[in-house]
Amino acid sequence: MLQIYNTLSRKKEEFQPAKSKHVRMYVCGPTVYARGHIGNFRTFVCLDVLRRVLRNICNYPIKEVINFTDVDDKTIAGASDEGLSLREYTDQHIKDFQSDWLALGIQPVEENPRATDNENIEAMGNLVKELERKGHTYQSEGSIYFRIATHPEYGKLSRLDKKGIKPGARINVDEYDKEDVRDFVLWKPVKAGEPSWDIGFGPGRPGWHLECSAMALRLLGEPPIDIHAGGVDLIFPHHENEIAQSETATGKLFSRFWIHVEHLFVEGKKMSKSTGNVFTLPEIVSKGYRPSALRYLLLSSHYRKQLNFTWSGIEQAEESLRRLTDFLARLDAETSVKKAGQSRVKVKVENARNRFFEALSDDLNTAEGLGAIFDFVRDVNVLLDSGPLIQSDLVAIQKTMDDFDLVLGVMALRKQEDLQLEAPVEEINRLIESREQARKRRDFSFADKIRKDLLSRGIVLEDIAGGTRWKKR
RNA sequence: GGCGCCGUCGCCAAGUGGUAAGGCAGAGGUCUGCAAAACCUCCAUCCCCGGUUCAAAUCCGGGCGGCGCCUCCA
Repeated sequence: MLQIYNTLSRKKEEFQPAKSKHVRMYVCGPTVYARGHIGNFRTFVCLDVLRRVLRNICNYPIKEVINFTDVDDKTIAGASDEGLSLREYTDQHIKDFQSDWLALGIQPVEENPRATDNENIEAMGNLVKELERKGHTYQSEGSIYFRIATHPEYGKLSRLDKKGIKPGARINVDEYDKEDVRDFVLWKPVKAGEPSWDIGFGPGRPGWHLECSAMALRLLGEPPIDIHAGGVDLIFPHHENEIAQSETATGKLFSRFWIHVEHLFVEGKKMSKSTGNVFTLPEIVSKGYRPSALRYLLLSSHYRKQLNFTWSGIEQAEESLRRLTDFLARLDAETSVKKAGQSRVKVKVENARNRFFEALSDDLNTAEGLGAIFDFVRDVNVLLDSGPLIQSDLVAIQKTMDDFDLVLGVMALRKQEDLQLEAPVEEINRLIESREQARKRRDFSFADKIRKDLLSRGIVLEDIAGGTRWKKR
């Protein structure tokens, strides 16, 4: 049974889907105005683990939506700067996001709607009309606002009340005409030269919060949905406002669980362009680190704790992950198995599985889960050192590691990366063979030269009992 | 000013009342042509001060230090 922290109650709660065939989950996706940064990916990797836990540990079918926000000030400005249409401009960035997601082993989800898709714009229009009909809106200077005074529950997620507003807090100049500072715009009037849609209020474009409510309600069906998630920064105002507009429009609870992933910092500081510490995946890769190492790093601490990205940290992640994949390679290479006999791993397998699955089921405790895996790895290495295993034990061990990775998605990712070699396999095997000859005639300097040459091409040779094995560095 | 989080070994990081998981790095050793991998051994009493308790890293109070949200942001 999954226990998960719900921002709404500020407590860990037992999760079960509402009466529905699927877990219905909505994740606030990126605004597509730039290449995604590693902070974005922390959120998406952690929520990918949540998805995998729901599927592979809890065995729930899932319908998950991650949207792309493809219209806002930044995307409009970016498109205009590059002389592209909004669609062309955002297309590029969506493609980049998808490619980074893939590289990080983030599983595709059922729906990736774009705010500006016709059916979504239309759904937004209907939502605004419904809010208007129920008296939750007002117009001012061409914009349609949500009047939070009509929603007494406003603030239940972020727990910010009116008194909490910072004295002297800046109020946007173009929003001075609001009745209450916290009122938010549902629909903005078109500005000259900017893209617009007409959904019955004159040409304009949606406010930021509107799209997510509309898409979630359209794609996931009757509220409440089960889970709504995103980065912590979205709690206020985005999610608070989504709740306000969705719940007043439908008269029903919007989402049962609200799950938020803490921020990633870089070298102790919040990422910001002016500090120059915003990193993208290609930048990480260009420094010689793998996407799998980043994924590992992101999983090595709890999703509700701030995580400080450092180069030493990703180095450590590389090394830790290497230990795991070395172990998998050792299992694959294990040839001296016994046909039958007593199981030597049954208890160890059971203990490791229980500890891992309990950890992940307890609010996604990936760090504890990794601890369970490393203990298991050591135990099995000891057994392997002490003599051959029986076939069924070997299979059980491999199955266990596979099951762990179904949730973490990091070892398979690294194996996949290992397939991209700087030297063809045939050549590696040929060089190993000629090195073997050299070793037999005790020409160790030649043998070492081959190993050194391959190392410079990213291939590590290790001599083991009965031969030589290689791996990618 | 309001709300909230965090402080565990050189680094990363679990543990939230029962006497400190795990990883990286480091030291020594076994194995080995060498190297690597693997294994073994070593490596912390939990920011400080009080309190509660038979028992606290874990609960309470007070400090000190770091951070977040209240404004676009994953």
